Amino acid sequence: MSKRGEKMQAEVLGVLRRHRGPLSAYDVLRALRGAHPKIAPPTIYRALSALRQRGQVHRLESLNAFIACQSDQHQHASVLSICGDCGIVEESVAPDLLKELSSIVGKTGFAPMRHVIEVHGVCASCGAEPVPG
Amino acid sequence: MSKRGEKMQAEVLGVLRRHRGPLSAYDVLRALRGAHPKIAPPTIYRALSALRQRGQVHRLESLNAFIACQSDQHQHASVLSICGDCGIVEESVAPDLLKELSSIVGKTGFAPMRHVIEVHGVCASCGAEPVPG
DNA sequence: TGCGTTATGTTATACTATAACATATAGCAT
DNA sequence: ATGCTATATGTTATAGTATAACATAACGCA
Repeated sequence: MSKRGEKMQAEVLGVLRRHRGPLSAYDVLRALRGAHPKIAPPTIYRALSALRQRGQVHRLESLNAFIACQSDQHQHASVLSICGDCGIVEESVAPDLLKELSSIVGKTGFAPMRHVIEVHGVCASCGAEPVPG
Repeated sequence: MSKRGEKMQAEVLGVLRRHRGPLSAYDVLRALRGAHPKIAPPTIYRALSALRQRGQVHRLESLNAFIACQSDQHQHASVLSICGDCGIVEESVAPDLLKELSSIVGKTGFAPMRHVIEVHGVCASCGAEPVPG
């Protein structure tokens, strides 16, 4: 509908894509202060909200942070692995796991609508090298 | 070690147990203002932190809220189903799911340490009855 | 050009969480 | 009992996250 809306969303998505790790909404805000000196939190949150609805951005619930979708080809929920050392987030799609999860919570009659699956740990490269010092 | 610490933790746990749904840290704070007029956020967060380490309290990452552990018999991660209508949270233990999840993220060499699994949806009783009005 | 829709600007505020340091209490050894 | 140590809490301040509410401006279209 609105070109302005899409433009702001594209800029927010651009900021997120330029980073390997998650950014807070306020990180994004600061990144856009150069181009938009008067930008305020609601604008950021609105853009993030639209991007999330389209599956282009994920919110890391356990970090209060956001990251660009890496597979760009799914509306389905993904598994997000968060390295506690370097902060990098890996995204995995696991339809079977989602089905199993739905069946588990469905046992009590619960009807799932949104899945949040986040795993904190240590990524391959951080686990391989011993801590420096 | 300290009896005072355990007492505060017991009080916080008591507040959480008296509620069927999740409470924010500040909800707990308000609930304890009667008994402890001068209580402040750090005390609540410290007690919650200790309780979480013992597995007696879970944090709902997607709600920034806390709930008493319902199965009282596990240190292992659990699946938390959150009803968007009534707010009630159900807890399920699913070792097989955790194993599968670990294996999925492990494919890239990721070593999992903490699992966050939350499902938003509608519980059986809320789904059964049509919306009032 | 004027209308309706929608996004943004703007201001204010609510909510969540922790840092930093002072104080007080408990447990313990002497 | 006294003093030491460790730890929890009190206290103050502040950082960080998020949204409400309303005014304004831009767009798409008749």
